[in-house]
Amino acid sequence: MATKLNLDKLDYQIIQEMMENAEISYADLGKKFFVSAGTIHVRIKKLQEAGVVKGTKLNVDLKQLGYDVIAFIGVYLEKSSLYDIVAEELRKIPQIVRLNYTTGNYSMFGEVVCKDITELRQILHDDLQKIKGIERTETFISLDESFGRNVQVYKTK
Amino acid sequence: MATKLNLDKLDYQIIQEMMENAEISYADLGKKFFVSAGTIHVRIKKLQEAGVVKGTKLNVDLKQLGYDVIAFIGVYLEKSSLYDIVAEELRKIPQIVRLNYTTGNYSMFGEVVCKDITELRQILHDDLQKIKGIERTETFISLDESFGRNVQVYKTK
DNA sequence: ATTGAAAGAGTCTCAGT
DNA sequence: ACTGAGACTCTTTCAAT
Repeated sequence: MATKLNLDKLDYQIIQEMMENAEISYADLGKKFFVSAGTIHVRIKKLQEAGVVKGTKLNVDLKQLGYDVIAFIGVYLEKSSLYDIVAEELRKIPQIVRLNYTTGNYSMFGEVVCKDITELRQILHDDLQKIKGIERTETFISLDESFGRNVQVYKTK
Repeated sequence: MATKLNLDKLDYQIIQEMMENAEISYADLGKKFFVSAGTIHVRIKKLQEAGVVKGTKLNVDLKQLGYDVIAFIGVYLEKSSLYDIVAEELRKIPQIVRLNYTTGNYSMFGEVVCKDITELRQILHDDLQKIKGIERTETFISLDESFGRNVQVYKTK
């Protein structure tokens, strides 16, 4: 953990804006928030050094790239102490893009992105069955994403 | 849907690289893949026009911004025809950052990002209880994220 | 801390291949 | 389609406030 954070309104405004659109220029950000491009630069540098801003990611259309199936998988473990071992095995399956250790029904909860249902079935039947320590899994296939958005760190209105 | 896609190795390489790090310069991308910066520029422009590349997003450290609690919520609906109405109500809760319509146990599946457990409890007890059409919900609090990564559109090795 | 201006680096265009 | 060079824009630094 870096030095203590002390973010002001402008910092939050910059983060909020760039979470949606990281390509915006410092000049345009400055115009929007009534400061100079130099000030924006200093703020972003500060946020990067503090580790609040970790980088930028490309936002791609998975459907157009041929990834038609998104599913969530709830995993029941035989013993919760097996978490780390099973997590390492699940990491080897590249279609699993996210894995969380959770409270509640499931010991762990994953998200899978696949080309098609055939690929999903292969993961569920072939790959997951081979992993020792998994008692069973439950799968929820996403039929539609209602919305996906960012956290609100600054309220616009 | 735009005109038919015909992506080659270079396109996939660029996407793979920029999904992790969208800040990399065209010159550096060119060096990495043995083409000129101009070629990279043309490819990225093509990908943007096709809609495959939708933009770039800031990657932030939610913990450092004070968002300590991530949870997943499975929603049981009284009738699945209520999906759209309930989705609109859930959209009004800004801490719900994602909502999917799913097969399986739950009708819909959401992800919540909160400052703390108190805020999560308010959402579960106050906000969700008010929404008509929700039979009940199940919550899975993330104790730890094992990994989070991008889809593999191009295999490096 | 913020600014404005200058230097440096990156993007974008285009003629040539 | 790719390249290299020039024009243009954006980032980065810095002296002044």
